[in-house]
Amino acid sequence: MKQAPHQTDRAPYHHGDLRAHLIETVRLLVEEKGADGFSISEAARRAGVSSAAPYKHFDDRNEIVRAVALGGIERMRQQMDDAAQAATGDEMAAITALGMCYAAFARREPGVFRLMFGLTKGHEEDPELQARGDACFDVVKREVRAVMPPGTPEAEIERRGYMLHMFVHGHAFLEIDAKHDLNLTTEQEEAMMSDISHRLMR
Amino acid sequence: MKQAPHQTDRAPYHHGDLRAHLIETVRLLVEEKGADGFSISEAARRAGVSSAAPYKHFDDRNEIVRAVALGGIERMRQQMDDAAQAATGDEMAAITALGMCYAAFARREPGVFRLMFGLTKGHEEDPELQARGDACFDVVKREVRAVMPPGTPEAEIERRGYMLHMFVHGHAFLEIDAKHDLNLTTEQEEAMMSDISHRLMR
DNA sequence: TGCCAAAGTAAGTGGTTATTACATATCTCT
DNA sequence: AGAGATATGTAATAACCACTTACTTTGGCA
Repeated sequence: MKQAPHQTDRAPYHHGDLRAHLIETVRLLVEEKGADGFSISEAARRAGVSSAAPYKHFDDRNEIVRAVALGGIERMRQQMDDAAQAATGDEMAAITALGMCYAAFARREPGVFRLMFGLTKGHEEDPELQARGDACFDVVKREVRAVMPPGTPEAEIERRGYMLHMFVHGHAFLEIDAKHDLNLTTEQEEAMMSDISHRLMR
Repeated sequence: MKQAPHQTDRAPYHHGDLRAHLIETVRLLVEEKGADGFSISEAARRAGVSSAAPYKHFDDRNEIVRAVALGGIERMRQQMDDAAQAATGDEMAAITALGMCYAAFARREPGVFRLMFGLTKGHEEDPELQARGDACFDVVKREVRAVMPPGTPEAEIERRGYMLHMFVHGHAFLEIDAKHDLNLTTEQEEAMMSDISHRLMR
């Protein structure tokens, strides 16, 4: 039974963009079951393709996971950049916004967030992961620089940026791992971020 | 007396304390391969027993992993308690010592440290894990209380304790995940901990 | 139009796993 | 020395997986 040339009720043999679709599928699986809790077969099943299909687009399992992590990092960097640009208020507003953005990302995508930082299985020193992570931190440094006195040495910028990263990173993890049950409202969280930012940048 | 009379070169049929030995074996495996990277069979193999033996001591895989996590939490609590007691110096010394202790534990046992916090697979709301974690935080609160003005409300103690936890937790994770390459000496790290503690408790 | 490389499939290969039922070895106590 | 009790082993079940091989379909391009 033949149908119209390019539109049928059957799934087309060629997917169109299986690579991207697989990454998205795996992203969802990572959220559902964690980075070690799913299989490539499962992802293929869910994407509606054969279990061999993924191997036409990725060398092995690690490469798919890596792509998901890279996607997460890039998404986060974009959001941080946007948040910093859009911030208005006192001079520390951009820094507070970065913190909120970071925490919000962790809440929204805890699985990917864990993956982005916990990737340790065959990715030990992936230079691209490192580089994209550094790009995120560049956004932080940019905003720290804007707040510190002109002429502050780079090492000091770095140090202050790290202080900010420490606390916001800890906050994000403690929250997604539910280690404290202080249920902060967004306003309370923002107040805390602002408070701490001031304490650390002073 | 653990040795059977007429067994010479063969391992004794009864292990003595297989349960404890398995927990230790799994702890090492967790350090080597991560909490999801090993199998019970492997642990049994390494402990020199059959793959069924573990099930005589644990209901299932989760229960072993859980035991390892609990052991880690308890070890850390003990070390924190000791460190706080032993601290001498300015009034913030105990708090700084707690931070150093926390970071040192993470460096010494990164696998278990990750496990302690990342346990999310069938342990979602394990009350014992939660309780033992809270016991750690009690140590922190005790030292915060000692530093804050008398009569400080409990909620404020909690808030300050959380601030400390945030930043030290973030530091620990960023370090074991190698997200920054500022190679701090112990002295520098201690200075930073002290600095930040002062900023946060002020 | 016809051909080819890309992208898909089906059917393996060679593992590994958690868990169980049942058998057996050893210890302790009398 | 014999009887439980306890601790372990054997062997099997029933999956599931990563990845490969060899074949098929398809769309785009010469």
